[in-house]
Amino acid sequence: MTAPAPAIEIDLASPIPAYRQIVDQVRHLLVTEALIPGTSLPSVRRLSVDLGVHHNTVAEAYRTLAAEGWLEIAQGKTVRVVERAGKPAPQPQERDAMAVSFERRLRHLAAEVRAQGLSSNAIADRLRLVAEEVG
Amino acid sequence: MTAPAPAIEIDLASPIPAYRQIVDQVRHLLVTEALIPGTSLPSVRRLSVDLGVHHNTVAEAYRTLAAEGWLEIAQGKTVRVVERAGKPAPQPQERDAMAVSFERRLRHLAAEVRAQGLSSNAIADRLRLVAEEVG
DNA sequence: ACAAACTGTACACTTCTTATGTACACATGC
DNA sequence: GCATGTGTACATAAGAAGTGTACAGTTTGT
Repeated sequence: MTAPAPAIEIDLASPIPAYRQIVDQVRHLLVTEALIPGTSLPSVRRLSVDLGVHHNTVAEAYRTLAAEGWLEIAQGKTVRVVERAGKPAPQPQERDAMAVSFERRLRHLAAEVRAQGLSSNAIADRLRLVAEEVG
Repeated sequence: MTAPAPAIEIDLASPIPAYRQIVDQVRHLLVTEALIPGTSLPSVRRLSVDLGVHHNTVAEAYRTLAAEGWLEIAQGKTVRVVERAGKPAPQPQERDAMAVSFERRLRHLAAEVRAQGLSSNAIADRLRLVAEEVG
Protein backbone atom coordinates (compact mmCIF):
# COMPACT_ATOMS: atom_id res chain seq x y z
CA MET A 1 0.00 0.00 0.00
CA THR A 2 1.73 3.11 -1.18
CA ALA A 3 1.06 6.54 0.17
CA PRO A 4 -1.85 8.47 -1.30
CA ALA A 5 -0.24 11.27 0.69
CA PRO A 6 -2.87 13.97 0.89
CA ALA A 7 -0.93 17.13 0.14
CA ILE A 8 0.56 18.79 3.16
CA GLU A 9 2.25 22.13 3.10
CA ILE A 10 4.51 23.93 5.48
CA ASP A 11 5.64 27.52 5.76
CA LEU A 12 9.38 27.71 6.12
CA ALA A 13 9.14 31.40 7.02
CA SER A 14 6.95 30.69 10.02
CA PRO A 15 8.42 30.83 13.50
CA ILE A 16 6.78 27.47 14.11
CA PRO A 17 9.47 24.87 13.49
CA ALA A 18 9.07 22.77 10.36
CA TYR A 19 8.98 19.45 12.14
CA ARG A 20 6.12 20.60 14.34
CA GLN A 21 4.18 21.88 11.35
CA ILE A 22 4.53 18.43 9.83
CA VAL A 23 3.37 16.82 13.06
CA ASP A 24 0.36 19.12 13.20
CA GLN A 25 -0.72 18.45 9.66
CA VAL A 26 -0.27 14.71 9.72
CA ARG A 27 -2.00 14.49 13.10
CA HIS A 28 -4.91 16.36 11.62
CA LEU A 29 -5.15 13.82 8.83
CA LEU A 30 -5.03 11.04 11.40
CA VAL A 31 -7.67 12.49 13.68
CA THR A 32 -10.03 13.07 10.79
CA GLU A 33 -9.32 9.57 9.49
CA ALA A 34 -8.05 10.84 6.19
CA LEU A 35 -5.24 8.46 7.09
CA ILE A 36 -6.44 5.14 8.45
CA PRO A 37 -4.60 2.24 10.06
CA GLY A 38 -2.71 0.15 7.54
CA THR A 39 -1.80 3.09 5.34
CA SER A 40 1.85 3.67 4.57
CA LEU A 41 3.26 7.15 4.76
CA PRO A 42 5.74 8.61 2.30
CA SER A 43 9.34 7.87 3.16
CA VAL A 44 11.24 10.46 5.10
CA ARG A 45 13.30 11.29 2.03
CA ARG A 46 10.35 11.50 -0.31
CA LEU A 47 8.43 13.83 1.95
CA SER A 48 11.52 15.85 2.73
CA VAL A 49 12.10 16.77 -0.90
CA ASP A 50 8.41 17.57 -1.33
CA LEU A 51 8.54 19.95 1.59
CA GLY A 52 12.01 21.32 1.02
CA VAL A 53 13.50 20.22 4.30
CA HIS A 54 16.06 17.71 5.47
CA HIS A 55 14.99 14.09 5.77
CA ASN A 56 16.02 14.06 9.41
CA THR A 57 13.49 16.79 10.02
CA VAL A 58 10.74 14.57 8.66
CA ALA A 59 12.10 11.64 10.66
CA GLU A 60 11.80 13.73 13.80
CA ALA A 61 8.17 14.46 13.00
CA TYR A 62 7.41 10.78 12.38
CA ARG A 63 9.09 9.85 15.64
CA THR A 64 6.93 12.34 17.52
CA LEU A 65 3.77 10.87 16.04
CA ALA A 66 4.99 7.36 16.78
CA ALA A 67 5.54 8.37 20.39
CA GLU A 68 1.91 9.52 20.45
CA GLY A 69 0.88 6.09 19.27
CA TRP A 70 -0.22 6.97 15.75
CA LEU A 71 2.54 5.38 13.73
CA GLU A 72 4.69 2.31 13.70
CA ILE A 73 8.18 2.86 12.47
CA ALA A 74 10.99 0.36 12.05
CA GLN A 75 14.32 0.62 10.37
CA GLY A 76 14.20 -0.51 6.77
CA LYS A 77 10.41 -0.61 6.62
CA THR A 78 7.91 1.98 5.54
CA VAL A 79 6.09 3.98 8.18
CA ARG A 80 2.61 2.65 8.79
CA VAL A 81 -0.46 4.03 10.49
CA VAL A 82 -1.59 1.74 13.32
CA GLU A 83 -4.70 1.35 15.41
CA ARG A 84 -4.07 3.63 18.28
CA ALA A 85 -3.94 2.01 21.67
CA GLY A 86 -6.69 3.86 23.52
CA LYS A 87 -5.32 6.48 25.82
CA PRO A 88 -5.88 5.63 29.49
CA ALA A 89 -8.91 7.91 29.54
CA PRO A 90 -7.81 11.22 31.04
CA GLN A 91 -9.22 12.08 34.45
CA PRO A 92 -12.16 14.50 34.45
CA GLN A 93 -9.97 17.03 36.19
CA GLU A 94 -7.33 16.68 33.51
CA ARG A 95 -9.92 17.00 30.78
CA ASP A 96 -11.12 20.24 32.28
CA ALA A 97 -7.61 21.58 32.32
CA MET A 98 -7.18 20.59 28.70
CA ALA A 99 -10.41 22.25 27.73
CA VAL A 100 -9.46 25.45 29.53
CA SER A 101 -6.04 25.48 27.93
CA PHE A 102 -7.61 24.84 24.55
CA GLU A 103 -10.01 27.71 25.01
CA ARG A 104 -7.20 30.06 25.95
CA ARG A 105 -5.22 29.12 22.89
CA LEU A 106 -8.30 29.70 20.78
CA ARG A 107 -8.66 33.18 22.19
CA HIS A 108 -5.04 33.96 21.54
CA LEU A 109 -5.27 32.71 18.01
CA ALA A 110 -8.39 34.78 17.44
CA ALA A 111 -6.76 37.84 18.97
CA GLU A 112 -3.73 37.43 16.77
CA VAL A 113 -5.62 37.35 13.49
CA ARG A 114 -7.97 40.03 14.74
CA ALA A 115 -4.94 42.22 15.32
CA GLN A 116 -3.78 41.46 11.81
CA GLY A 117 -6.97 42.88 10.45
CA LEU A 118 -9.28 39.92 10.02
CA SER A 119 -12.85 40.90 10.83
CA SER A 120 -14.69 39.58 13.87
CA ASN A 121 -17.30 38.09 11.60
CA ALA A 122 -14.79 36.23 9.51
CA ILE A 123 -13.19 34.87 12.65
CA ALA A 124 -16.49 33.80 14.18
CA ASP A 125 -17.52 32.18 10.91
CA ARG A 126 -14.40 30.08 10.76
CA LEU A 127 -14.73 29.09 14.37
CA ARG A 128 -18.28 27.91 13.81
CA LEU A 129 -17.32 26.16 10.62
CA VAL A 130 -14.65 24.12 12.34
CA ALA A 131 -17.02 23.48 15.24
CA GLU A 132 -19.51 21.98 12.79
CA GLU A 133 -16.88 19.73 11.28
CA VAL A 134 -15.66 18.51 14.62
CA GLY A 135 -18.85 18.02 16.54
CA MET B 1 -2.49 55.80 35.64
CA THR B 2 -0.96 52.73 37.13
CA ALA B 3 -1.40 49.29 35.79
CA PRO B 4 -4.49 47.35 36.81
CA ALA B 5 -2.59 44.54 35.16
CA PRO B 6 -5.18 41.84 34.61
CA ALA B 7 -3.37 38.69 35.64
CA ILE B 8 -1.48 37.03 32.89
CA GLU B 9 0.18 33.66 33.24
CA ILE B 10 2.74 31.84 31.23
CA ASP B 11 3.86 28.25 31.18
CA LEU B 12 7.61 28.04 31.33
CA ALA B 13 7.48 24.35 30.47
CA SER B 14 5.69 25.02 27.20
CA PRO B 15 7.64 24.79 23.95
CA ILE B 16 6.15 28.16 23.06
CA PRO B 17 8.77 30.76 24.00
CA ALA B 18 7.95 32.92 27.02
CA TYR B 19 8.12 36.23 25.21
CA ARG B 20 5.61 35.04 22.64
CA GLN B 21 3.25 33.82 25.34
CA ILE B 22 3.41 37.28 26.85
CA VAL B 23 2.72 38.86 23.48
CA ASP B 24 -0.25 36.56 22.93
CA GLN B 25 -1.81 37.28 26.26
CA VAL B 26 -1.34 41.01 26.23
CA ARG B 27 -2.55 41.20 22.64
CA HIS B 28 -5.65 39.36 23.68
CA LEU B 29 -6.28 41.92 26.41
CA LEU B 30 -5.79 44.68 23.86
CA VAL B 31 -8.07 43.21 21.23
CA THR B 32 -10.83 42.66 23.77
CA GLU B 33 -10.29 46.15 25.12
CA ALA B 34 -9.52 44.92 28.59
CA LEU B 35 -6.60 47.28 28.09
CA ILE B 36 -7.56 50.59 26.56
CA PRO B 37 -5.51 53.49 25.21
CA GLY B 38 -3.99 55.57 27.96
CA THR B 39 -3.42 52.65 30.30
CA SER B 40 0.08 52.09 31.58
CA LEU B 41 1.49 48.59 31.60
CA PRO B 42 3.60 47.15 34.41
CA SER B 43 7.28 47.88 34.04
CA VAL B 44 9.43 45.26 32.40
CA ARG B 45 11.02 44.46 35.75
CA ARG B 46 7.78 44.27 37.67
CA LEU B 47 6.18 41.93 35.18
CA SER B 48 9.35 39.90 34.84
CA VAL B 49 9.42 39.01 38.53
CA ASP B 50 5.70 38.23 38.47
CA LEU B 51 6.21 35.82 35.60
CA GLY B 52 9.56 34.46 36.67
CA VAL B 53 11.50 35.51 33.59
CA HIS B 54 14.21 38.02 32.78
CA HIS B 55 13.21 41.64 32.30
CA ASN B 56 14.72 41.64 28.85
CA THR B 57 12.31 38.90 27.92
CA VAL B 58 9.39 41.13 28.84
CA ALA B 59 11.02 44.03 27.03
CA GLU B 60 11.18 41.93 23.90
CA ALA B 61 7.48 41.21 24.18
CA TYR B 62 6.66 44.90 24.65
CA ARG B 63 8.79 45.79 21.66
CA THR B 64 6.91 43.28 19.53
CA LEU B 65 3.57 44.77 20.53
CA ALA B 66 4.91 48.27 19.94
CA ALA B 67 5.95 47.22 16.46
CA GLU B 68 2.37 46.10 15.89
CA GLY B 69 1.21 49.55 16.89
CA TRP B 70 -0.40 48.73 20.24
CA LEU B 71 2.07 50.31 22.61
CA GLU B 72 4.20 53.37 22.92
CA ILE B 73 7.48 52.83 24.65
CA ALA B 74 10.20 55.33 25.42
CA GLN B 75 13.28 55.10 27.53
CA GLY B 76 12.68 56.17 31.11
CA LYS B 77 8.91 56.32 30.75
CA THR B 78 6.26 53.75 31.45
CA VAL B 79 4.82 51.76 28.60
CA ARG B 80 1.46 53.07 27.48
CA VAL B 81 -1.34 51.69 25.38
CA VAL B 82 -2.06 53.94 22.41
CA GLU B 83 -4.83 54.33 19.90
CA ARG B 84 -3.79 52.02 17.18
CA ALA B 85 -3.17 53.60 13.82
CA GLY B 86 -5.58 51.67 11.63
CA LYS B 87 -3.88 49.10 9.54
CA PRO B 88 -3.91 49.99 5.83
CA ALA B 89 -6.90 47.70 5.34
CA PRO B 90 -5.57 44.44 3.99
CA GLN B 91 -6.43 43.57 0.41
CA PRO B 92 -9.36 41.18 -0.06
CA GLN B 93 -6.94 38.62 -1.40
CA GLU B 94 -4.76 38.97 1.63
CA ARG B 95 -7.72 38.68 3.96
CA ASP B 96 -8.72 35.44 2.29
CA ALA B 97 -5.27 34.06 2.78
CA MET B 98 -5.36 35.07 6.43
CA ALA B 99 -8.74 33.45 6.91
CA VAL B 100 -7.58 30.23 5.29
CA SER B 101 -4.45 30.17 7.38
CA PHE B 102 -6.50 30.84 10.48
CA GLU B 103 -8.83 28.01 9.68
CA ARG B 104 -5.95 25.61 9.18
CA ARG B 105 -4.45 26.53 12.50
CA LEU B 106 -7.82 26.00 14.12
CA ARG B 107 -8.01 22.53 12.66
CA HIS B 108 -4.54 21.70 13.85
CA LEU B 109 -5.28 22.93 17.31
CA ALA B 110 -8.48 20.91 17.39
CA ALA B 111 -6.67 17.82 16.12
CA GLU B 112 -4.02 18.19 18.75
CA VAL B 113 -6.38 18.30 21.71
CA ARG B 114 -8.55 15.65 20.10
CA ALA B 115 -5.49 13.42 19.99
CA GLN B 116 -4.87 14.16 23.64
CA GLY B 117 -8.25 12.77 24.51
CA LEU B 118 -10.55 15.78 24.56
CA SER B 119 -13.97 14.84 23.23
CA SER B 120 -15.31 16.19 19.96
CA ASN B 121 -18.21 17.72 21.80
CA ALA B 122 -16.02 19.55 24.25
CA ILE B 123 -13.94 20.88 21.38
CA ALA B 124 -16.97 22.00 19.39
CA ASP B 125 -18.46 23.63 22.46
CA ARG B 126 -15.37 25.70 23.09
CA LEU B 127 -15.14 26.70 19.47
CA ARG B 128 -18.72 27.92 19.50
CA LEU B 129 -18.22 29.67 22.79
CA VAL B 130 -15.30 31.68 21.49
CA ALA B 131 -17.19 32.32 18.28
CA GLU B 132 -20.00 33.86 20.31
CA GLU B 133 -17.61 36.08 22.20
CA VAL B 134 -15.87 37.28 19.09
CA GLY B 135 -18.73 37.74 16.68
C1' DA C 1 22.71 -15.87 -3.07
C1' DC C 2 23.66 -11.63 -4.10
C1' DA C 3 23.46 -6.83 -5.17
C1' DA C 4 21.10 -2.68 -5.81
C1' DA C 5 17.86 0.34 -4.13
C1' DC C 6 15.07 1.33 -0.94
C1' DT C 7 13.71 2.02 4.16
C1' DG C 8 14.73 4.57 8.98
C1' DT C 9 18.75 5.83 12.37
C1' DA C 10 22.72 7.87 14.72
C1' DC C 11 25.62 11.49 15.65
C1' DA C 12 28.58 15.31 15.05
C1' DC C 13 28.12 19.86 13.61
C1' DT C 14 26.31 24.47 12.27
C1' DT C 15 22.98 27.86 12.70
C1' DC C 16 19.36 30.38 14.74
C1' DT C 17 16.41 31.51 18.56
C1' DT C 18 15.59 32.32 23.18
C1' DA C 19 16.96 33.72 27.62
C1' DT C 20 20.18 35.87 30.63
C1' DG C 21 23.84 39.09 33.10
C1' DT C 22 25.35 43.42 33.33
C1' DA C 23 26.10 48.04 32.39
C1' DC C 24 24.12 51.94 30.51
C1' DA C 25 20.86 56.26 29.31
C1' DC C 26 16.80 58.77 30.19
C1' DA C 27 12.81 60.39 33.47
C1' DT C 28 10.82 61.38 37.80
C1' DG C 29 10.43 62.67 42.64
C1' DC C 30 12.41 63.70 46.94
C1' DG D 1 21.65 66.58 43.04
C1' DC D 2 20.82 62.14 44.05
C1' DA D 3 18.13 58.11 44.60
C1' DT D 4 15.07 55.37 42.31
C1' DG D 5 12.31 54.45 38.82
C1' DT D 6 11.83 53.59 33.68
C1' DG D 7 13.43 51.14 28.98
C1' DT D 8 17.87 49.82 26.25
C1' DA D 9 22.16 47.75 24.41
C1' DC D 10 25.19 44.24 23.93
C1' DA D 11 28.01 40.25 25.05
C1' DT D 12 27.29 35.71 26.44
C1' DA D 13 25.22 31.37 27.58
C1' DA D 14 22.06 27.75 26.79
C1' DG D 15 18.93 25.46 23.99
C1' DA D 16 16.31 24.11 19.83
C1' DA D 17 16.18 23.25 15.07
C1' DG D 18 18.09 21.96 10.91
C1' DT D 19 21.77 19.70 8.22
C1' DG D 20 25.65 16.45 6.31
C1' DT D 21 27.11 12.15 6.26
C1' DA D 22 27.74 7.51 7.34
C1' DC D 23 25.48 3.63 8.92
C1' DA D 24 22.05 -0.60 9.60
C1' DG D 25 18.00 -3.07 8.34
C1' DT D 26 14.41 -4.59 4.52
C1' DT D 27 12.79 -5.35 0.08
C1' DT D 28 13.13 -6.35 -4.71
C1' DG D 29 15.02 -8.12 -8.87
C1' DT D 30 18.30 -10.92 -11.03
